[in-house]
Amino acid sequence: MKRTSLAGDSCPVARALDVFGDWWSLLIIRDASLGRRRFGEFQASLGLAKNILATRLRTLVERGILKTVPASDGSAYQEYVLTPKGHGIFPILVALRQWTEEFDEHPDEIATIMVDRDKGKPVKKLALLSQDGRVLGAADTTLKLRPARKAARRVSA
Amino acid sequence: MKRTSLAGDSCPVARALDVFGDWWSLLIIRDASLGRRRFGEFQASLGLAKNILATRLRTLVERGILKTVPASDGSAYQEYVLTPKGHGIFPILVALRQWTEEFDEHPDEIATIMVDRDKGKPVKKLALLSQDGRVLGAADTTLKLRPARKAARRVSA
DNA sequence: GCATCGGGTTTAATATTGCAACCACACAAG
DNA sequence: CTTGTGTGGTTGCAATATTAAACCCGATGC
Repeated sequence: MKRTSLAGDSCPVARALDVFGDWWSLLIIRDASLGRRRFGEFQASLGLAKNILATRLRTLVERGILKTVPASDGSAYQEYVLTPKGHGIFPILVALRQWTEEFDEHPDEIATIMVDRDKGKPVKKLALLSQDGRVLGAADTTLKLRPARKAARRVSA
Repeated sequence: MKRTSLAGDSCPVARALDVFGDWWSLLIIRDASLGRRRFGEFQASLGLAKNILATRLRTLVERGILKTVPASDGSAYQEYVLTPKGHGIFPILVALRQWTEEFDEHPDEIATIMVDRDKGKPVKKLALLSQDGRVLGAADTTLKLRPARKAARRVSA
């Protein structure tokens, strides 16, 4: 079955999904961005099998999303923290959150809202802006071929 | 294996992933937002097995992301188009795209850039703003419990 | 009416997930 | 120093999902 890899795809969406598009990775990253760092914390929070957590953490480290730091509090164990590349995923988490807030069938089951830490007020919706500041919807955008210096493998959009 | 469902989770990120967080759904949605509508178009573009495409399309329809429209051009076949709920996923696709643009190891393999349809200029990066217009990073936000009218099932973040 | 195409379903092989049991090490107590 | 316990995994096996390939069937096409 071989879980067809998207790594060589030329579509940036596919490339991102290839890195953390599986069932658990984004949840691990979410937890990490909430400050969880220890194997046990992730396991307790997510309720996933330990072997799966172990492999997910390993591949996220390999891919530069997480890094292990040798200690933190006294004990000589290691912890997992986000790299800059991992922190860069934050907008994606926000986008997912906001989609649920807007479209979920049972919004009453959503436990938390994201607020501005200073003021404690809800954040605004992510908006896509053009260079001159207009708000863009999907229909207002197009894809253009990159000036491209090297060939890319697959040519889907 | 049973692919533990996240449907009852109280975290909005998990709830979103429960709907379209599997290996193919987001790519199908991406294709749909690029205007692909026919089974064969998706299959050719994604190169996935037809049975999987069939089940994915079916569940995406069930979940209100896609709907089938009876025709379009002459033939009496059906097509798949995004619902408003499906169009709402667009910012997530943009976020994924921008993450790859910023952090991918081989940016030269990225084929396309997203531009403003009017001016043809690249769009700006998605920004998270506070009510008073400041740009917020992950560290500038917190989660707050919702005023909550009904209980939610699990209490992870 | 015969072939072909689009749009799937069925089948069998293979890979991944999940659970539970097991293991190794660190640290603490006796 | 020997036992005990918690953390952080690894290993095996059964359950399930993915995949490719073969098959199906109603619409077109000719």
